[in-house]
Amino acid sequence: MSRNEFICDCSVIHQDVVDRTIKNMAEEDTFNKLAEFFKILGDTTRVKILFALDQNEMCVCDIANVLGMSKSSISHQLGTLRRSGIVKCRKSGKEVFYMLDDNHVKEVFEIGVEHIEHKK
Amino acid sequence: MSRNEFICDCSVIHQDVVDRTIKNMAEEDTFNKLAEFFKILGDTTRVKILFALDQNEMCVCDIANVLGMSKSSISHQLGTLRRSGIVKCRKSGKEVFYMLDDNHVKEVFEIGVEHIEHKK
DNA sequence: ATTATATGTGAATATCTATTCAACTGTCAA
DNA sequence: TTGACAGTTGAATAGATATTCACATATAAT
Repeated sequence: MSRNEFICDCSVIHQDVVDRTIKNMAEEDTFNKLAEFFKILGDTTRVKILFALDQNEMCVCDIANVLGMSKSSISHQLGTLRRSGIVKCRKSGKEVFYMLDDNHVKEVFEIGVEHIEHKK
Repeated sequence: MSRNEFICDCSVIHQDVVDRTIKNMAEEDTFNKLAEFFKILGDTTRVKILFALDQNEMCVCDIANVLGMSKSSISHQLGTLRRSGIVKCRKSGKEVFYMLDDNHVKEVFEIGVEHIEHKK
C-alpha cells in the first residue's frame, strides 16, 4: 500500500523510514483480525473463563459459580469466545460443556503473565 | 478465594470441579492486569503502531504518515502505549522518537499471527 | 523576537460493549 | 403433561473509549 492512499495532517519527516515501513506493513485484514483476537482476551471476565477452562472443561453453571456471576452474562461471554473460535462446546443432556479450542491461547497467556510479572 | 464470597443465580452442578478450579484460580489482580495488557493490544491503530515500531523507532509525524491518520490521534495512542509500559520514547530537538519497550509484545504478536493464520 | 513546526492534551462526540432483565427453548423426571 | 432446571438470546442501560477539535507547549530557524 502506498502512503498516497492516506490523508494526513502533517508532512513526512523521514521519507526513507516511512517508505520502508509502509512497504513492510501487513495487510489491513491481518491487523483487524489481530486486534480482534486480542480484544477478545482483553476482558477480565473472559480471561477468568479461559483460565478456568484451561484446567478442565466445564458447564455454564459451574463457570458462573467459579466466577460468582450470572449464568446469562457467562453465556453471553461464552458465545463471544465460541464465535471467535477460542472455545468450543459439547452438549450432554441439559448441560453444555465448554472447553478451549485454540492452543495458541495458552501460549499467549503465559507470555502475558511473564509480561505483568516483569513489570512489577 | 472461596465460592461463598460470590452471589450466583444458579446451583453448583459439579461441586468437585468447581472447588478445584476456584482453588487454582489466580489473584484477582493478575486477571485485571492480564486483561488490561491484552486490551491495549486489542485496537487496530495500536496494533499497526506496534507493528511499525517493531521495524524501527519513529517520530509521531512519520507514524501518522505510515498509518494515514492525524498526529493527534497517534499521539493519544502513543500516550496509552507509553503509560502501559509497552513503548518508550526519546526526545531529539522538536521530534520525539518512539520505540518498543517490551520484548514480550513481539512474542505475543507472533503467536497472534499464527492464530489467525491457523483459523483461515 | 517572530514564525513555523512537532508534539501533547482536555473536552466533546460517537461508537462500542458488558451486564442485567425478561422471556424463551430444550431436556429430564415425576 | 406438568414442572423444574440448564442454557440461550434480544433489548436496554450504563460505562468505556477512539477520534476530532481547539488550543497549549516546546524547539528550531529566520
